[in-house]
Order: sequence, then C-alpha cells, then structure tokens
Amino acid sequence: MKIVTWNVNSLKARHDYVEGYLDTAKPDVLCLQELKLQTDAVPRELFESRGYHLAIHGQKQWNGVLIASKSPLTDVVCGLPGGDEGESRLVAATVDGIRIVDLYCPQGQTEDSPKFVFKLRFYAALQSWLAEHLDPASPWIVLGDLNIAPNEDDVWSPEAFENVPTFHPKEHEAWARLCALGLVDVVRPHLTTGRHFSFWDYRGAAFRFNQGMRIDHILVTEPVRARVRSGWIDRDFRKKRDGSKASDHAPVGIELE
DNA sequence: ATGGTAGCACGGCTA
Repeated sequence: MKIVTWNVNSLKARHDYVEGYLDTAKPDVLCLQELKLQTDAVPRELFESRGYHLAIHGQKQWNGVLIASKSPLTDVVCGLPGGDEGESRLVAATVDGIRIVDLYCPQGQTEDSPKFVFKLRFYAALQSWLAEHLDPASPWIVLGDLNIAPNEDDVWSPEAFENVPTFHPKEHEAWARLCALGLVDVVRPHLTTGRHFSFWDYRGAAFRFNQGMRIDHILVTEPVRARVRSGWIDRDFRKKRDGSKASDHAPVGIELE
C-alpha cells in the first residue's frame, strides 16, 4: 500500500503533473495540499477515471486539501475546530482501517508576523484535536505540508533560518508535542545519504543549488510504523516536464506492508 | 540592492 503526500501549488496549474504522477507512481492514497480550488471546481474525473475515491475540502484562491484513495473513504472530516479560522487546511478520512489526516499547516511568514501567531495557534489546536481523537495504539497517519523543518539537516542553511518560521524553536516545540502523542516520522530513517529536501523556493534557482527544506512529512502511530517497508521523496517531480513548471514541493511517500 | 519566482486574478497578497 503506497501512500503519498504532495503540495501541488494549484491543482489547476498542475493537472498534467498529477495525471503523470498517478499513472507512473500509481499511489494507493494520494493526499494533496494547496489545491487553490473550490471543492466543486476540482477535476474529479482526473481521479475517478482511474478508480480513486475522493474526500475534498477546497477553497478558492488559497489552501484546499484533498485525499484520493483506491479504497473507499469513510468518516470524512473537514476543518480543524478552533484552529484554521475558516481556511481549508485539514481533511481526514479512514482508508482500509487507517485514519488519515491530510494537513496544510500555515507557513508563518516572519517571526513578528500575525501569520506566525496564527501558525502557533493552529498547532495548538491540532495538538488538542489529536489528543482528543488519536489513540496511539490504533493506526493513524498524520501527513502533509507541515511547514516545519524538524532538524538541522532538514534546512539547507540552519544559520540563515535561525529563529525564522519553518525552523523556529517554538515550532520545534510544537513538533515535539505531536511526537509525544505517539507519532513518529517514518520517512526520515529512509533518507540515508545527502541532503534530502521536499521543498525548494522558486526564487534564486534554489532547486538547482539544492537549497531546500524538508517540511512535508508523514507521521504515524506504532501499528502503522510496524508496517512501513520504505519511505522516499520523488525529487524528479520537482523538475520541469515538457516545458511546464513544477510545484515548489516534491511528493513524499511511504510503502506499507 | 529587503532582492528572487510562481499562482491567483488583474493589484497585491501569499508562499
């Protein structure tokens, strides 16, 4: 069972990329972020013609999340109570007995920005919501663009990102609180060599210089962790294809037994 | 040099 998370930076602009990904990678579950489309504007046929079921929490212009799954999706929940301030940043569903939470967490802009306050509030609400619903002894997957680089080797320059959102001590505390609920990063152990990032800014030829960050993650509870056979980042999908532009994020995936 | 690029939507915000 192959499960993938991908911030596509507009599903409309990335329609052909997603199509190419579905047909080559053939994920069983594909969780997308930054659809930048209302729910009824999502091109359902792109997924349904390939046998996927959909759970969509869309939004015009910004945000928007979606779960596509070969197996039926049940108990769909949209939105994070008390945390998302009406923005579409969380969709959850159960697939083959696994609870999957697809997240697009706020980016935070700068340390002194109201956006950073929003980000920390979002994480506090996420922590409360998970503490209420998640049982660490049951199979859960919390994934998506979490907009946090948890370790020094998850940013291309820890010096440049000191006290900067996405690599801020307060975010590292939020990350630690998530892990304390019984969640563990199952991708990182499979990235054994080099600097492995999932996001590269469009500016400054960052991808060419591999000046990126690892901010897209897959966290799981123990029953899922025991089934993980591999984890990876599909770096090639950050490259241009047939002259069309890529998302600034690459897909991140795991394979379950 | 407070830059650079992309997407949405057509001026300016967000990332």
